[in-house]
Amino acid sequence: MIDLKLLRERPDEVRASQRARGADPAAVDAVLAADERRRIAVGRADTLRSEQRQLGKKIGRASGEERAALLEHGKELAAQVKAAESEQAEADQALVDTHRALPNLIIEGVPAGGEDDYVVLDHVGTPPEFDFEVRDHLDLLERLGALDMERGAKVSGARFYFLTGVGARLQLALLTMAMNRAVAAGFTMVIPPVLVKPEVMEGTGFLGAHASEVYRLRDDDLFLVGTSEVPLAGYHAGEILDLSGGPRRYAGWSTCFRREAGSYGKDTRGIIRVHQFDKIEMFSYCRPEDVQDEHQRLLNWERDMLAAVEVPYRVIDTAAGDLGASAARKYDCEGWVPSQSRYRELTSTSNCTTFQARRLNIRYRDEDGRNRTAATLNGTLATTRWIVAIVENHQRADGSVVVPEALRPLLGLDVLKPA
RNA sequence: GGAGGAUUCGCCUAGUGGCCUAGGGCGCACGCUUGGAAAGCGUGUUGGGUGUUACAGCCCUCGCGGGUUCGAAUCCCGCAUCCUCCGCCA
Repeated sequence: MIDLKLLRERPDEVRASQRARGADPAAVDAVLAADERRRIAVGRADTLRSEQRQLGKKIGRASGEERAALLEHGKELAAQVKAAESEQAEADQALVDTHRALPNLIIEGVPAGGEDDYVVLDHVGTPPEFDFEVRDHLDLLERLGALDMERGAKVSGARFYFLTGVGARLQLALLTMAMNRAVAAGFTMVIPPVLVKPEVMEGTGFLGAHASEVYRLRDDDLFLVGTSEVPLAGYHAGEILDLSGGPRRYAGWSTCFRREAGSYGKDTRGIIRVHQFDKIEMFSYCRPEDVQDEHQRLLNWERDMLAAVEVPYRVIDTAAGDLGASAARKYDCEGWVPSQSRYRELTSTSNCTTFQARRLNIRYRDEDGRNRTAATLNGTLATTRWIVAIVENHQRADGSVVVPEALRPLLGLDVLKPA
């Protein structure tokens, strides 16, 4: 949720943000109207309750006829209070509904427009030239005995797979390297629950436009997370943090589940787009004034990881219309995929400013002892999809794959060879 | 899955329909005192809403949601969490 005070004071900025996202600027006015209605309702109910309490005191002391008259008045007042409270409750709900529906205010400089309106900020590395026919990751991994899609489909359906042998070992090495780096940078390692309650899923903003992406267990009223961002954001929900020592940083290791509804026919080969994968996710809680610097730091840690696996990549500043509801700005690092001759998303780091924390009621105490809403950010350090870029970029004519230097000690192999 | 118990301001605790519109202790903060400190004394110390230039004021908050009542921490109903016991179980 956007800060209501900001919304009242600078509605034009929020309307402009809505336009940049391709969303309706009138949503702003709906919130303002609901806010006005609520404040009037609260004022009325407060006044009536105050009268009722005064009267209650009198009745306690009164006796005889006076008491009977007061009791009569008390009944009237009770009815009025009840009516005023129900109006207050309705007005509250109406405000919450319109307020929650409004996506985060974008940061100045974020490109306007949709999916294709991103701005490329940087290119790192050069796509490799091959003097042989390039194999795609599925071909390579199957030859290596690293991936079994057919049995994945047999056991669980389309977009499921088994990582086997060196495939499983490669993923473990990759995620371990990511986690080791995170821990070295001061992150607290976390293995979170991957089933969460509705209020946590809702609080992180995933039940809005992307609700159909989320697996839901109706019998138990739980959701499977699509990223450990969800439990890591919920981790400090309702708390008041001490951020005087700088940002609180967590690195989550978890399996992620996505329904991939509406992506029929896209990326059906291999493990680029799957229902279940593993990920190391950075999550940071910080003061709002530090949030843009922190976003750059998360981006830099992602870039360090990409450098370590020796994959060429570019960095894009995602356009407003392609941001999630919670994000105010998002940078993606896209790795080169030789078989497709294009860049594909490998990391994504979002600055959620205070939007997510306000929904989840995460605060911190500032220097003056005031409780203020914290800011949250998240970013990817490694995922199963990275295996695609690693094996394709490091393949050789015979179908073997050279293991990037940094992964060798963790994997215990220099080259992956077909069986 | 079943039975019982618990949930009050950071911690401990008082509390059985109107002197609780929540008291006390610990801790913490500030002040007085002191050469300095301890002790002592005094003041403050949940979170939120509304309101104000800022205060003040007012309202809500005793795990959560309903109900009874002029009035609920207190009575009634439902739920959650934790603990104990029984059953089942990788």
